[in-house]
Amino acid sequence: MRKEIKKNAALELNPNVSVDCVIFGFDFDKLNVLVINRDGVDGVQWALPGNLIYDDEHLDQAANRVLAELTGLQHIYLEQIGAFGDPNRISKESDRSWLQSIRSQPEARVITVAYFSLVKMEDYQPQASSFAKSAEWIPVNEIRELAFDHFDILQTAKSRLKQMIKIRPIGFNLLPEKFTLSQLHKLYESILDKPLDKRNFRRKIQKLNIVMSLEEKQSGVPHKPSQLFMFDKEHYLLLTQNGFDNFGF
Amino acid sequence: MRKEIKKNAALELNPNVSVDCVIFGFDFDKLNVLVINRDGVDGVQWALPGNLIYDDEHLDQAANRVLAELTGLQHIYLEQIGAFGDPNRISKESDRSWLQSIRSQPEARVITVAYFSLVKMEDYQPQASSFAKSAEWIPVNEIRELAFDHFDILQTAKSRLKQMIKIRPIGFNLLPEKFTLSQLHKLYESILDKPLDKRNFRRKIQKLNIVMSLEEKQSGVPHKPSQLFMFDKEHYLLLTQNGFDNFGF
DNA sequence: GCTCTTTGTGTCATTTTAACACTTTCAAAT
DNA sequence: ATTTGAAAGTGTTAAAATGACACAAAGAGC
Repeated sequence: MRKEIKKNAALELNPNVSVDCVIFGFDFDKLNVLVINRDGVDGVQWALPGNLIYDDEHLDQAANRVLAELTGLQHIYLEQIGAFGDPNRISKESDRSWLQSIRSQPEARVITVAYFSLVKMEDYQPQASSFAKSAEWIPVNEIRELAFDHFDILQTAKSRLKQMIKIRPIGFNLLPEKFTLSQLHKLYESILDKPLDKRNFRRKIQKLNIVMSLEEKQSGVPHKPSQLFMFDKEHYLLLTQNGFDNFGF
Repeated sequence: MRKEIKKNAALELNPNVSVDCVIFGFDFDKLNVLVINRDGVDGVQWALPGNLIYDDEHLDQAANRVLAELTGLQHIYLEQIGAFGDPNRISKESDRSWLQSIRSQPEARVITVAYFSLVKMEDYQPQASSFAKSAEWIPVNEIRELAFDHFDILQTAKSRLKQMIKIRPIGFNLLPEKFTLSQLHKLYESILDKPLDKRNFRRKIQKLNIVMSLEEKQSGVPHKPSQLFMFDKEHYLLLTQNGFDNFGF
């Protein structure tokens, strides 16, 4: 009998463990996060894309699968934030009734493992499917409430992001291949949530040797066109291998 | 029937989720980690203290409970490292046979949530109980192998510790109330795993206003006795509230 | 050609860093 | 009593990093 359980494991959802994804995007003005609206829930209540894992599935894979199933986003490097395990994390009434409709064991205790990622919004057009009625980018600062404990998870992701950007130049994942220093500047300000001196910022970035200026310039803008840059992956790899402490602002 | 499951939840272990604890201690010379030797496993194979959670228990509480049950250590602030979810993480032969002996569903998929903490070794004398045959401090650098994926977890904990000590002065948790700057110095060297210039280190620490020199001096040592210091909690709190970037070495 | 908007640039005073060596103090041994 | 060994404690300097600060240049639209 134990064998049988084992045999079917590949097909079975594990009722106790889920994954949730916090996907950040940058629209050149502010940070956004990808949320879904659940089918069958009245009114608008956003949730992070997330669902139960399969019993034989690696957590990281589960996160990628679930994200793809709900929003269509694929091939994204997801980094773990941590586990969220309040036994009452799914006990809001609206959440419970929704779970009744989609889960075979809606009352089961669920701990969730949260992941986050930074993507170029232009590269990923979210397309809702499965139990997601819609999937949209919403400005992080406008979010007041989310399903389950997803608001907590989002806060944790935000602060993790703040820390991380001081240690690794991950911000580049949020920008298109060619970008201007002003865009990068704005991005850092959005993440750190404070103004940064323009000249000092540029100096610091340039010294890292992590951006290469292109010949190309911006065009069609009603002001002085800006130099375009791209990210220098080699230097970046060198830096991350040697580790660097000094990317702070 | 679902009601029944619910009712007994308080008494039931959740077969799919465990917690593991990485407890660091400092013996004034090197970093140590608290490990247990499992009853019924031949030879010496160390494991991190860990076990399944109860179904109605918060993850953080579970970590504290399990740690106390296996090693006697109580009232310790445990910080989460993250979840480890390789579906094969418990598939080493020696681990499986041991699980057969203690778990009601030894084949179940288990993800584990790892925690870590820093304690004063003198304050906590580990005392094995439950399925721990023994509980001991082992120098971190001497550990080559652990049960399950615990070696991975330990590596992650170590690197998390390295990061963290640059952002928060957590090292103080590892030292007794009164300590010398040389001890603190050695501690930082042990964690960062590299030598630090004595004078520069002292200058940097002093500037933080986080240690207060006591009147007292060391005594009975066969060399110049050192000034004793204690940790200034108020300044520490101020610093952590305002956040500080600059505790790096 | 005027206006609007954003880009892009340099200096200076202050602070922080890294590198570096010798004297002091005590206990233990002689 | 003197010597020895072992760790504590202390300051300077040159180089680098930081933070504060203001104005000219370039293009689009009118």
